[in-house]
Amino acid sequence: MSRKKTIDQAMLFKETEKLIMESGYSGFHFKALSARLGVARSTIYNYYTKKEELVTDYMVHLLENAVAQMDNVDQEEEPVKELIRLWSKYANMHQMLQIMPYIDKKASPAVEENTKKMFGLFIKMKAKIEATLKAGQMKGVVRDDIHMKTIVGLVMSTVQIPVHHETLDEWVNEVYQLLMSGLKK
Amino acid sequence: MSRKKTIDQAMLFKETEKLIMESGYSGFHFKALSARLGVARSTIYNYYTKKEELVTDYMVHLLENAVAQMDNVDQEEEPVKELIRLWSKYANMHQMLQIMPYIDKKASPAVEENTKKMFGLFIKMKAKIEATLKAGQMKGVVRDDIHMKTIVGLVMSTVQIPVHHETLDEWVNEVYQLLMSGLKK
Amino acid sequence: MSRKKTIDQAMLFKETEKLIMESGYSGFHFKALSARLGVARSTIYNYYTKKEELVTDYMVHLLENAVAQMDNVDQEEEPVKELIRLWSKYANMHQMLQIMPYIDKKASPAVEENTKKMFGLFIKMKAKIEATLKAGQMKGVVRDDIHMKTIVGLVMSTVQIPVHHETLDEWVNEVYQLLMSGLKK
Amino acid sequence: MSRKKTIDQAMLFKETEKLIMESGYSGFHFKALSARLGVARSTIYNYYTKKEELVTDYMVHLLENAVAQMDNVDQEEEPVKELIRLWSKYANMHQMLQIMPYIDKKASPAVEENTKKMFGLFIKMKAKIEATLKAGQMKGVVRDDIHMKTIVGLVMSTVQIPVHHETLDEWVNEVYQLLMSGLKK
DNA sequence: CATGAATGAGGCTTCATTCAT
DNA sequence: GATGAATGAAGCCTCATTCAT
Repeated sequence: MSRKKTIDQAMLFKETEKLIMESGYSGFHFKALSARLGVARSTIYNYYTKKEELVTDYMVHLLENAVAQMDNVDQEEEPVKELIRLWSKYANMHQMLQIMPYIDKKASPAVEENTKKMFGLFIKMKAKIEATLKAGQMKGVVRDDIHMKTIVGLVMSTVQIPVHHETLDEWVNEVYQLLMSGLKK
Repeated sequence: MSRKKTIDQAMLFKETEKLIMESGYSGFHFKALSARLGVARSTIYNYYTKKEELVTDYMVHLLENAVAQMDNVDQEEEPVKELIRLWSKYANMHQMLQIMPYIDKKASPAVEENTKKMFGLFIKMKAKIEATLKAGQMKGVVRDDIHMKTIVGLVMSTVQIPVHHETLDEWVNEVYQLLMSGLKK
Repeated sequence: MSRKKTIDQAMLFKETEKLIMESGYSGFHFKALSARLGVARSTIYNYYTKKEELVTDYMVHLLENAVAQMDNVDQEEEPVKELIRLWSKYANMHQMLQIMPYIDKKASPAVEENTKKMFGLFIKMKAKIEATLKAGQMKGVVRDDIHMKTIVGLVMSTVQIPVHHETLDEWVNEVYQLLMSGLKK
Repeated sequence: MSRKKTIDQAMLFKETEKLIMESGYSGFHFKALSARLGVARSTIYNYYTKKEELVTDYMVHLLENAVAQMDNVDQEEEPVKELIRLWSKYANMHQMLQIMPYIDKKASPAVEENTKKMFGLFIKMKAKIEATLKAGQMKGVVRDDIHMKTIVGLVMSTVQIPVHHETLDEWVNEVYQLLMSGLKK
């Protein structure tokens, strides 16, 4: 009744994420990954023949989820707040995106395609954020005297704010307030 | 006496920064570095025997400069704005700091010491930012109903906002306004 | 399942010994070793990740065998003679021990442990020789007017005497006689 | 009145010997040597353009001295004892000779010549020892029922016996006695 | 499919040696 | 002569990847 020495994509993705989060892209090897999965290194090659493929596949998957969720933001009462909440939930995604520049996009056609997909998804995501903010401007809730790109930039950068709060909701509330009314007293 | 030097520390630092900015820490090798400097790989070893030493030396240098400049922030009329300006100027520093986790701190005693120094400088820097914001609270210009850490976090995260402006000053102005009065109309 | 092994530890040990005997420790590289084994250099790293580990592993193995054999010396009629025979059989071991000072003991924990083991085995071996000689003294066959350490030293140094004899037995006989009754006519 | 940053051959030889004794041949570098001499590494190249030349020059020098001293052994009352004493005095020489196999004899013509010289001197030395022992046989003091080579071998191997004695003379006496009358009671 | 075995490519470092001043 | 600077050769090691079973 030996434990199945087999792996599925869910596990692959989970461990990929964990490994990259902990060790960065340079610390992400099939060696380390296989160790965590408890399989032989070569086994992973039955699923992915390029480590870039695995990574980019995972990232596409991540982005797709995020974009899907953002589609529902506008149904909420305070869309911007909801955006912040969602965004923070995908803090790992943000980190993952930072490793993009170091991935060899030419590694394989699949990687190239994934890269394009990601680029598209990222654009979509930004557009979504922008749309939400624009809607805010229409309703007169968001200022329009500042370049939209700057506003989007600030909103997106909030993901970096460390969480020293009891709950994520608390963090969201504080950041939202700060973001909306500014530092000024 | 001896032959003329073809490289010096200033060049080393400059190319180190450029290389890391372009290729990240995993793309930072003495091989690549020497190619850019137009010297043999082993030549660099006459200056630094560990790549970690070069990198951390550079980072210490960077942080020291930044901290030194921050000391003058309070003499300005709008210290927070000045902070933003300064902070943005050191956007590269911010990126450099992100590679810290991937540096082998035990590589050599010199590296260990540099790491400690950097940690100290970073603390100092955060303290400086906090002090500036606290002074703002005293003067009644900065709100005090939000955790200081969150405020500091937001200020520090602005470094990530991309610059799509004509001049840096424009960027600073926009970000400053946005930061101070918030998104709300 | 997997490919057939082309090398095993026995081969590794054999070639390690030969290489060190012929080229000394400074001539012992995985490069040279792999050439002799007819495999790629990196292949050896699948067995030993540090050359020090391979060498010390081999030396421990050698010493263990030698010590084990010495345990039976006393059952022989002329234990001292048997000692000489055995000792000479391990002439390579003697040479191997001479490289000890040049091995980086801190190369890895495994190396450190091996070093300790070897030290212990060496002590044991010396003690064994001493015990055999002491037994000789008890039986009145070995003189006791000279420091034991000097006697042990002389016995151990015989390993250096070159063999210009037809057979090893001849060598053993001559050396034994010489050792026992001295140069004097 | 700055200290002359100059070196002479005596210093070169002295430090060469010390360095090899402490670190073996693999630990003998011009880098380490120059550090000990307090000069630049390249300075040594004004004296010796090949490290093998320096080492073999030193060894020739050492052997020449030893051989010269052995020439006087026969004038002593107990020539064999004198031989032991002398031999022990040149324990370092013995160690130096052991590194011979690892020296690249083809490094330069000078090295090749030195190697030949050393070989000749070594032969001479062995012959000297043999002659002394033969003279002993003539006088009926040294046995002649054992191959001369074995006897010479034993005498030469005594250099390995560690010195745990108060004085060198004590060591010489013990070893001499042991050597002459053997282990037997 | 899973795997152990083998390997090449690439990065790290040290050191002997040469060169220009 | 003495020296600092530059360099190539050589050794160390890790990891992605391929292959045979």
